[in-house]
Amino acid sequence: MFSQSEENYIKAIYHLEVSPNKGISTNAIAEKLETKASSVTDMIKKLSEKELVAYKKYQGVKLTFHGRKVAANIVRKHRLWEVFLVEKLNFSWDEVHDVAEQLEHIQSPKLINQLDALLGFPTHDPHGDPIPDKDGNLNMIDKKLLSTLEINEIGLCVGVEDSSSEFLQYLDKKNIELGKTIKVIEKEEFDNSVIIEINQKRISVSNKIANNLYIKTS
Amino acid sequence: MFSQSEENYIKAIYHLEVSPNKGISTNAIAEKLETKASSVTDMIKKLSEKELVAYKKYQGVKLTFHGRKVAANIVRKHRLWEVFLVEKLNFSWDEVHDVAEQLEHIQSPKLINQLDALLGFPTHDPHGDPIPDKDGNLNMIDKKLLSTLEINEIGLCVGVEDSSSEFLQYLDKKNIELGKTIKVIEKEEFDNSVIIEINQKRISVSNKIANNLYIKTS
DNA sequence: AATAATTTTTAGACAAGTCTAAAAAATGAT
DNA sequence: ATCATTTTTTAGACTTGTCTAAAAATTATT
Ligand SMILES: [Mn+2]
Ligand SMILES: [Mn+2]
Ligand SMILES: [Mn+2]
Ligand SMILES: [Mn+2]
Repeated sequence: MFSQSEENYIKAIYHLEVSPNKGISTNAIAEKLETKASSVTDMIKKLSEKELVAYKKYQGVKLTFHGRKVAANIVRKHRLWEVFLVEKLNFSWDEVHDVAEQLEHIQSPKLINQLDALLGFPTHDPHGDPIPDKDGNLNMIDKKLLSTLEINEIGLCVGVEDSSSEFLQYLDKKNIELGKTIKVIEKEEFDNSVIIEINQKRISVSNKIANNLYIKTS
Repeated sequence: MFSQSEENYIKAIYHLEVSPNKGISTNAIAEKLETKASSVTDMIKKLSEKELVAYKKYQGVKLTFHGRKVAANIVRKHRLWEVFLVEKLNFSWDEVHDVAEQLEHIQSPKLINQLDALLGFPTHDPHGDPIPDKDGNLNMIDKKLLSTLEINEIGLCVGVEDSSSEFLQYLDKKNIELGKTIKVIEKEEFDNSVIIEINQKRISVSNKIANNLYIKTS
């Protein structure tokens, strides 16, 4: 249907569209895909030709309805594969992304439907990100960054903003896992670090951590 | 490591090398990959450059030791994925090949090792073909085509020569499955069809079937 | 051994995807 | 409003993998 490159571009644009706002800039796409702006312009023209994006010179780019469906399906596959790798093949959450980046391009509706069933129709991937359904709908849960919580607020770890190996391994080392309960004990004005209670212990986490960990307050 | 195209060529040559015999002809590769002879010549030069094949103009091509290892690993991945699709995702044996053709190109040694473990270290794929181990060794079982059996010989269905959907679905319809016992009752000289006993019933199978079904006689 | 048929290679072209360098447009600062 | 900076697009080139048509080499036939 679409080439691997085309799919990667579509997905990048999808992830850059936080709300149905302005067009996405050529540079933003280039940065996300670690490519050059000129290459992005070239590809955008092709995607526009195929009506996956709406594009007017110098005005950035937006996904069409169809483009958004295509993107959601790629994201669906990516996240289902990540769940598979963790649940069935004993990968840890910091190892799955690169492999999923390849697996997301496999074309077989039956494969992905059966995988979904094998995994028990999961709603979120190992990093807490929602898995789009067959129609591309995803149910966002209401979560906030740890850094935005008030003192004494209690919540559940439900996701990460940064999915880099380094960050995930750091969380592992600190025994911070999705599903665990966190309470904010103290917020340090000086460096914006936060003292939290988790695993019946009090630990201090830097602002960088607090800015990349999502909490669901009930 | 290698491109998808390069991998497909290497695998095709591997499959065409029945015994360590003559070099494989350009035309044979072209036919197997449904491409043109000129394209094959081009690619062969690249593979030769990378020392995956030994090539002398007009003399055909042979895998090097290294090339054979690379090929066996691709075949290993292909067959393990086929087992996965059948055992874990409820695919039937006639549906797996095309998806495996894509999955075989995923690069991740951990993925394939864990998959192997999840499946219980299978030795054969759903069509009865042996799965190479990590070093590329495969244990061939001693099997013969049904058409070569004598009257009253008894054996186990262990593989198919032709893996086309059409043939596999035909076997399904006739209730012929790998693992079942077959006895040759009669061989018809006229059209080379064979009357066999399977599932406690006697049925006649055409020469075309008998030439594509492998039997292991104990 | 000479000629005919077949196979293989070469030459030249094309599409996809990428890059660098330069031109054009948009944005920001005085 | 003018000039400077940044962003985006264009122009031209390169790589990979493919193709068609023609040339060269091999193999088969008389
Ligand atoms: Mn991911
Ligand atoms: Mn990808
Ligand atoms: Mn197969
Ligand atoms: Mn393949």
